[in-house]
Amino acid sequence: MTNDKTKNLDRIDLTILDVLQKDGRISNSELSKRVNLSASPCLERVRRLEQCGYIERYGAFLNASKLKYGMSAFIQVTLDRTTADVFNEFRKQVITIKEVSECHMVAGGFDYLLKLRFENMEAYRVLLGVIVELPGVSQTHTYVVIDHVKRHSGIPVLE
Amino acid sequence: MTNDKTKNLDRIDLTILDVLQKDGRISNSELSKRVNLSASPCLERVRRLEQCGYIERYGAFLNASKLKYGMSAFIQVTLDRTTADVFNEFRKQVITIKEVSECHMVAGGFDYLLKLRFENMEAYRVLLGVIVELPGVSQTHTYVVIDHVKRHSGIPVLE
DNA sequence: TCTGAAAGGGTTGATGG
DNA sequence: CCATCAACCCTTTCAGA
Repeated sequence: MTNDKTKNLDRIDLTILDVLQKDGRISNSELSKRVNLSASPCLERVRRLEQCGYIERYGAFLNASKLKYGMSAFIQVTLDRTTADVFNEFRKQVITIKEVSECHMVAGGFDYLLKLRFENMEAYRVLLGVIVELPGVSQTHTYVVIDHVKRHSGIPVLE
Repeated sequence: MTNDKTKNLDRIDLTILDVLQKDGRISNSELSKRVNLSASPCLERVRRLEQCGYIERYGAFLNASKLKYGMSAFIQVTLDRTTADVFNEFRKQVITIKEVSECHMVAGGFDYLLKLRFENMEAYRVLLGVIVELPGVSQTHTYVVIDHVKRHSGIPVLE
């Protein structure tokens, strides 16, 4: 898996990636029309893009507000000792928290930046209590998201 | 569109959302087997979930590294005057920058948190130059992502 | 709301340009 | 690498329960 025909993407491949990124459930026959190909070679290209790892997976984007996760916040987390043990234990536990949708290790002032999703401030308060108790955590600072100006924009494959 | 049968999600609906979130390209017949339904009512439920807005869209997740967007960073942005004009002009322009994958307005110390994606530090340098010149920007602080501990986790629909 | 059946259309692989 | 074609499977709709 994840073969490396890395440098062989032509304009048609890039268009396929662009279309699938924006409409992951389009039928192969419709996709083939959009890229001016017949169905067979189009499907072959999609399979190749999947197997070479350009397409990691497909997914539905759900409406967070309607599913009780309408609020979000970023939390900066600093650990108290920067040893491998502390980092590993923190990571192992933080990824199991379902409200943590992202966890990035960053350079430039603190150690981790988490993105949280939750229903309301009451849920946030409980959640913050959980995070503060994670192994190694010494400081946190929360930035509640007031407005989503731009969200899950895809990767710009066609310029 | 976006009807409100909001409170009528049963266990089967939630399972459908969970499955589609993790595999957006599953066939309806396979999905119907996973939720112990025949194909017809399963398709009906999916259509209803789409029309009521629980499912916003479908998409392919692409491999950023293979497509020249392997690095990412968060940038805190502070605007110099917090008037509506400045905010609106900043927002209008920032969303047009293709390397800006997310832009969140936040409370708690600065005004906006951007997520950027780019190929290398040279590309970052150019990009930062663009952002600093956006209308109203007075301060920025960058946190380069060193490691993705957890990424695009879905919404927890089944506990 | 579900099941089941049936028509139409999509998927997929073999074949040949 | 492409189009065509044929067999098969899936999608989608419509009775009937």
